[in-house]
Amino acid sequence: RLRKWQERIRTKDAGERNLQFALSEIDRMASALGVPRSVREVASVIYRRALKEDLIRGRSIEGVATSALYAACRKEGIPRSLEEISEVSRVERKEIGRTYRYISQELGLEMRPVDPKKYVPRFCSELELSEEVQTKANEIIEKTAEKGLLSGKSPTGYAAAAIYAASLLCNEKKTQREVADVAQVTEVTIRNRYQEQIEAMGIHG
Amino acid sequence: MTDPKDTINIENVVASTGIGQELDLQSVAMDLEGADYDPEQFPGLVYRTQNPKSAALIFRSGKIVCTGAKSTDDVHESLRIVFDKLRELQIQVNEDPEIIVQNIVTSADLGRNLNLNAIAIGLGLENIEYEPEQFPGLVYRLDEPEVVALLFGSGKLVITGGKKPVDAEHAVDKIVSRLEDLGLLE
DNA sequence: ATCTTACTTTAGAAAGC
DNA sequence: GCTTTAAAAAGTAAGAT
Repeated sequence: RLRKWQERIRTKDAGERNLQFALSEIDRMASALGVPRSVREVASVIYRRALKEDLIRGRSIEGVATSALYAACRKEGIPRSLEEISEVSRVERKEIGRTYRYISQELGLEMRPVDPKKYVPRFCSELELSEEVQTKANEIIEKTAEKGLLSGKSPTGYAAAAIYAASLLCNEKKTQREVADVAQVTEVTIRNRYQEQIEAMGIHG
Repeated sequence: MTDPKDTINIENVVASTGIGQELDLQSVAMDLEGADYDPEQFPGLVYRTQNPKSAALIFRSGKIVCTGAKSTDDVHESLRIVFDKLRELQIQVNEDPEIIVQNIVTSADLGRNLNLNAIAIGLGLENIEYEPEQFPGLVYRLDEPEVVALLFGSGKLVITGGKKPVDAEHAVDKIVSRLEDLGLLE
């Protein structure tokens, strides 16, 4: 009886230690990504819910913590791509994506697809592009997405192409390589999306 | 307009069966030309047929999985070939082993581009999975028939998980009517 | 810059780790 | 959970030319 009691405490302590580890990891990754405190709070709420619903069984604590942070960034409207998230996590991109889809489904997060426009401010500031370019890029995304061009395309590649196009139209040209680097997509992807967007906008460069 | 049902094409059929006899895969691998067997990597021996094209996974228990066939008839034809090959090796094979179709993969075309963002919200975010950063298709699980459909921006789709060819037809009908009700198929 | 190859997702069975 | 098989959809990526 006394032994059972000790076991319970031991289990409770272990669980508590795991939770603390997960939360400190979320904090560490959030700091590395430079996201606001609100995102860390949303991420820890998601993690605790996943823990309560027993979704961690068969998965790594680190994987669930990373996925919770990825989901939190999106929920808060300041998405980080899986590529960016995986750079501050020790879990590989593919696993983060899988775990995210799992907890998202199980917790009924009902996440909306990422809006490419959400990447525009951050990517543009990293490229030191003006407000005018941002506005133009948003306009391109808005109009071409309305025409159905966005279906199935990656939000980062889509945003990158619009930014590249906008930089040309506003005479603040950035090379495809420069934009590709901040968005972490290939030049080929920018080229392909750019071509479609320009066509749909009826523009010629 | 062409009925999307008429664009349905079976791309792959997975079936299981058994010869009712245990096998020594090591010797089968030696005698059967073209057989791939690496027990360290996978417990089944892989044997490919050319006409019709398919791959058979043969296990020590005598159970066999056939995949890659384009129709249920092709599954039977492929397995007939596999059974005969085994008989040539002096292995006893039951007369007419029961062949169970486990999964049918189908492709189809709705003939119209799809706005996957609108469909995701229209069908209900809780019922679908759409993560274009990870995969370009929208994943839609149906209850009746119990299949999974992958919808693409081009209007093409893949239906998998069905056990009968008609499952795909019913699935396409339901998807079309649901999208029409939502006004997303115009 | 374009081509080729390859990987992402879905389902299902098999035997074993 | 993973391993292996095959096949489609379309996007993305990497390496070669």
